[in-house]
Order: sequence, then C-alpha cells, then structure tokens
Amino acid sequence: MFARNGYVGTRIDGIAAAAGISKGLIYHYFGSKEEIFNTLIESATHGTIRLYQQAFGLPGGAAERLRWLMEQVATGLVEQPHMFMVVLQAFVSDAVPQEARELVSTLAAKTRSIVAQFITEGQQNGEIVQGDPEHLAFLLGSCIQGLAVAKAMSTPMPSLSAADSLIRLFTRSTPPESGD
Amino acid sequence: MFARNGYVGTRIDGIAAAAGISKGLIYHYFGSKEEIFNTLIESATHGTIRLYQQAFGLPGGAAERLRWLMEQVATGLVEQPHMFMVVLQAFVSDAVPQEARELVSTLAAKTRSIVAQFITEGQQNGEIVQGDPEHLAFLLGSCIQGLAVAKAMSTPMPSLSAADSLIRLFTRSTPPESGD
DNA sequence: TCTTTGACTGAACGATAAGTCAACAATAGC
DNA sequence: GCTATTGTTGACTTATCGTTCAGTCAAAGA
Repeated sequence: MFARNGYVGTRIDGIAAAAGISKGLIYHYFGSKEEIFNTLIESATHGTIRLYQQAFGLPGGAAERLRWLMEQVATGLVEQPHMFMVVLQAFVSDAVPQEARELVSTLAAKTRSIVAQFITEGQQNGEIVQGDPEHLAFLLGSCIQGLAVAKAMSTPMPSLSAADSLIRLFTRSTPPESGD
Repeated sequence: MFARNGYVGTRIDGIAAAAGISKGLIYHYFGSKEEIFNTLIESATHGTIRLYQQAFGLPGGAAERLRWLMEQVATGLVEQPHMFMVVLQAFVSDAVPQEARELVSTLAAKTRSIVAQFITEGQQNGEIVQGDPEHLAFLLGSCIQGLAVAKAMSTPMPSLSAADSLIRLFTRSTPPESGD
C-alpha cells in the first residue's frame, strides 16, 4: 500500500480494507498514520542493517562475503519488493514523517560504510577493482538501488542475474566468463 | 514541488503560493491537477527521448557516443535534479495520473532500446564488455537511475564522477587508469 | 466612450480522509 | 451467572483540498 501509493496517497480506510479489519481497530493498535509508517520503516531498516552486519562478521574473503551479501539483498528484493519500495518512498519524498526519513538516512550511511570496508579489504588482495572505496561503495549502492526499483516495478527483465552481472563488473579475479 | 512531495502530496495552494499567483489563475491555465502533472511529465520525457535520439545520430564509435550520452544525462541531472525526481515519482507510484505513467513507461522502453543498440555496436569492435545487450542496457539504465536518485537527494558524494566510473566499468579499451 | 476580451482573485462548495468515540461482542476470572 | 477486560465496529466530527464561480481590473478595438 505505502509502497505503491506513497505515504500521503495511502488511506487508512484502504489499509483497513486490505487487512480485513475496521479503521477503529487500526487506531487501537497504532496511535496515528505516522506511527504505522514509522513502524514499517523501522522494521525494514532494522532487518537490512542486521543483514549487512551479519555479512561483515562472516569468514572468507572480502569479495566472497560481498557477493554473498549482494545475493542476500537480491533475494530479499525478489521476495519482498514492496518492502524496498516503502523505504525508497521514505528516502526520496518530503511528504513522510521525519522520523522515517532519519531512519532511512542512517540506514544508507551504515550500509555504505560496511560495503566500503569490504571494498577496501578486497582491493588489498586484488579481488576488487581500484578506486576510492567510499566512492565505489556509493556507486555500488546506487546501482543496487536502481536495480531494485526496476525489479520492484516488475519490468520484464530479471534483475537477479543483473545484480550478479553488476558484482562481476566490480570484481577482478573471477574467471573471464562474462556472458550468460 | 511534485518532485519532493509526490503527486498526492503536492497541493494546488502550494503551487500557487510558490508561483506567486492565485489558485484561480492556475485553473485558468490548466484544467486540473492531473493536467499540470501530465504536462510536466510530457515535457521531461520528450526532452530526454530527444537527447537519446540525438546521441544515436551522432558520428563516432559506439562507446564514444555512449559516453557522450551519459555525460549529457549526468549534466542534465545535475542541473535539474527535480525533473528526474518527478519522472521517478511517476514511474514508481500508482497514485499518479495514468497518462503520466504511460509516458514514463514508453520513455524507459525507448531509452533502453537505444542503449542496447549502442552496446551491440560497441561489442562488435570490442569497446564494450560482453553480455546480452538488452541485459546490459537494462543494467546500465538501472545504475544510472540509482545514481540519479542519490544525486537528486544531494548525498555528500558527487555522482558526476560516479557516472564516469560506471561507464568505465562497462567499457574495455580505455587505458588502465581506474583510480580517481 | 462603450464594449469586449482575457488575466486574475478569493470566497464558497463538495468531497474525502484522519482521527474520535460510544456502543457492542467476546473472553476470562470469580 | 456476573463483572471486568479486551477486541472490534462504524457512524460522527473536523479539517483539508480540489474545483468552481461570480466578479474585479486593465488593456485593446470600435
């Protein structure tokens, strides 16, 4: 609902109808529309941050862990595309509760920082292409985000394999099989 | 206005106040809120499509023309970030006039098709990495879109050079200067 | 000067949506 | 069975926003 219609475009009546309950019951559980949205955003960002931290604590090479992380992210996007879209709404729109925007901002900062550390590590053993790690992390994050949008909009193209192609562009030591 | 607040989140009163005119005058020029939005989207998509077609008619190698196009796109994004955001709103949200959504859909299809032709051409003379052209065009387009979002949200990172790094990942014959 | 045309305004209207509340049902404890 | 607590409803209130419209003002033409 919030994913496709945005915060302002989503009606409490609509949520109630979709959930099969009455509007009054919604206000029994949540204090306001803002609170519903914030709860949603908090849940989404919390899960994502935990995933990134989990990848960070994993054994193995940087490129390998980064690839695992991207696979996890891609899987999540395929399974729950609307979750990402809600976060995107909170990221790009001014017409959302401030708390939600702040949550998403810190999410973006944290994930970028973690990816940058992966890249720094991967560059030292030549697994990942050269360049400023922060810069590359920003680039990779943006690309993933773009792919996620495309995927969520159910464009005819599968973005799972696209994510795979993307990570391949960033890594070096992979065998020269670029087709598929 | 539409760029940051979305279609539903933007108020006619707000537009009128920002333009320094009365609400009535807006309805003197436009028939409805939908019409305002559609006009905006049409203007944005028309300009973008023309740019892509222009790049297609240019002389020179495929990679060179593709790089020129990306530079133009990046410049446009820097100069008018909100223009892109409005189009993004129309692309990801259901809460916008149908006509606007259709305009953006055809925009996405056309640009991807043109980029795919560039890639096909560039692959034949080894300028561009291997892989399914449609697939790569989709990937490149998504990444550009992601970078555009990051840029429009004025994240501390400059996405102009990021776009440059991105196109460098896609091309092959460039000298091995990957840093900076 | 009189009329016409078009830019322009702001009050008013109708619709819609967030939030409230009094009442009702169900369940549990006694 | 009775009472207290919790879950649940939908009509009501209140405010906002898109849209309309009656009317003002100024310039142009006759």
